[in-house]
Amino acid sequence: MVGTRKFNEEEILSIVINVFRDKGYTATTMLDLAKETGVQRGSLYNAYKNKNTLFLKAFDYYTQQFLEIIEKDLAHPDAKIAFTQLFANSVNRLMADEQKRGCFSTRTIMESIRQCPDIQQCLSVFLDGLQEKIHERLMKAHDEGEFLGEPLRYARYLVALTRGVAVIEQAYSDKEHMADIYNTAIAQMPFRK
Amino acid sequence: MVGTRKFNEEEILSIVINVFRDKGYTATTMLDLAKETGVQRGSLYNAYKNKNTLFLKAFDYYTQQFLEIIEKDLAHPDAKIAFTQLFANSVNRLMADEQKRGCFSTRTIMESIRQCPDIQQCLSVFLDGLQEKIHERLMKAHDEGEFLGEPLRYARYLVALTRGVAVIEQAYSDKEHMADIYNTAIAQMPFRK
DNA sequence: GTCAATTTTGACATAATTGTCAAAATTGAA
DNA sequence: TTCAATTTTGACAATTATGTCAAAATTGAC
Repeated sequence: MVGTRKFNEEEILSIVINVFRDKGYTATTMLDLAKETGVQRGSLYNAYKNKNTLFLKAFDYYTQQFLEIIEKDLAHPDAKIAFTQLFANSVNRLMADEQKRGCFSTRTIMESIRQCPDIQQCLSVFLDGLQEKIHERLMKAHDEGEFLGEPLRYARYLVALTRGVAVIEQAYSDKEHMADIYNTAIAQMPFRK
Repeated sequence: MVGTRKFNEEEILSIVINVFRDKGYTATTMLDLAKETGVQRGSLYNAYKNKNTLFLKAFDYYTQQFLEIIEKDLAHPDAKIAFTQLFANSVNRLMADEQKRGCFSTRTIMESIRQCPDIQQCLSVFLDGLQEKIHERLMKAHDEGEFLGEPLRYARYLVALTRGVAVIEQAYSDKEHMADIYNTAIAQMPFRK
């Protein structure tokens, strides 16, 4: 390959994700992305065609990383501990961002650009992926007799709850408040006593 | 008063709310608002100073109407039925909008413009108001022995859950999916058997 | 070292949004 | 009916964003 790209793609995508998380899809301009990444606007257009395509690439990258993390969080052999861990880590990740940019997927879903089927598509991949990871873990627990509820219904319910906590984070950014919500939820769930 | 306003304020605010719900705060332009309301752009600037002030006025109006509705939904004397009703109505209201504009407050929270303390402020009023209505109903139920959980913790939890369902609605716009989440939640709650 | 493919760069025209302002129109009150 | 306060209207300048393009720079392969 001659005329090779100067920038490192993964590095750029990580920065791009944070800019979109910060300002939202619509409010983010190619100029913002150029400034933050250090890649000139023209180069971004050349490499990614336009904002929409760049966003899709960045979001796919985000989904992939996110699902890997979820899987690790849920890996604990004790189901109740696995979910407790997932939620605690989830809260910690949200709080770790000093700029309080919030949950990228939830932000994008709510901004949701109904005119963009390709964005809807990548959001579905994200949510279905999350639900599937949770569903798998609940089925395993169910098979082992550790969990007594219906795995699919609870997977849906928990996906919704995590989205709700992401909303609460943006409104209050209060760690205890979020932890309290998850504790209330966990305490109710039909784990084997 | 001489030189009286031609337009009806409540009518305009209702339309304004729907435009903001549709496009989000940032993406909505004064031109959009002028087109939809039929009030000229210059008149809107004259009457409301700018987009921010107009938004705040519209959101306050929305909050007021919303809280009145919640109170009615929760009025049923049987607590479990009251909440079942609240959730069912909540789903129906979201689905009633053929344009799928989504939950106005949740959309605004996630767009959340951290640079705008006045918008954060009106969002707090909204969420605190919602939590308080739920809290009051749960305390009543608790006092009557119908509800065995801690009212405040459950109020927080339910506010989060409703926000989560609002996110799910934008992603899937599937009535059964939403109903299923609420049913799973209700079934777990510590109402008296 | 040369070449050719590719990326980078800066400039450009187009389009959209903002906030302001002065002139015109409206209307309640005297 | 007149008047003065207020709103409405359309136009304006300033700012910002978009997408495109041609020239310059870069670099892997030969």
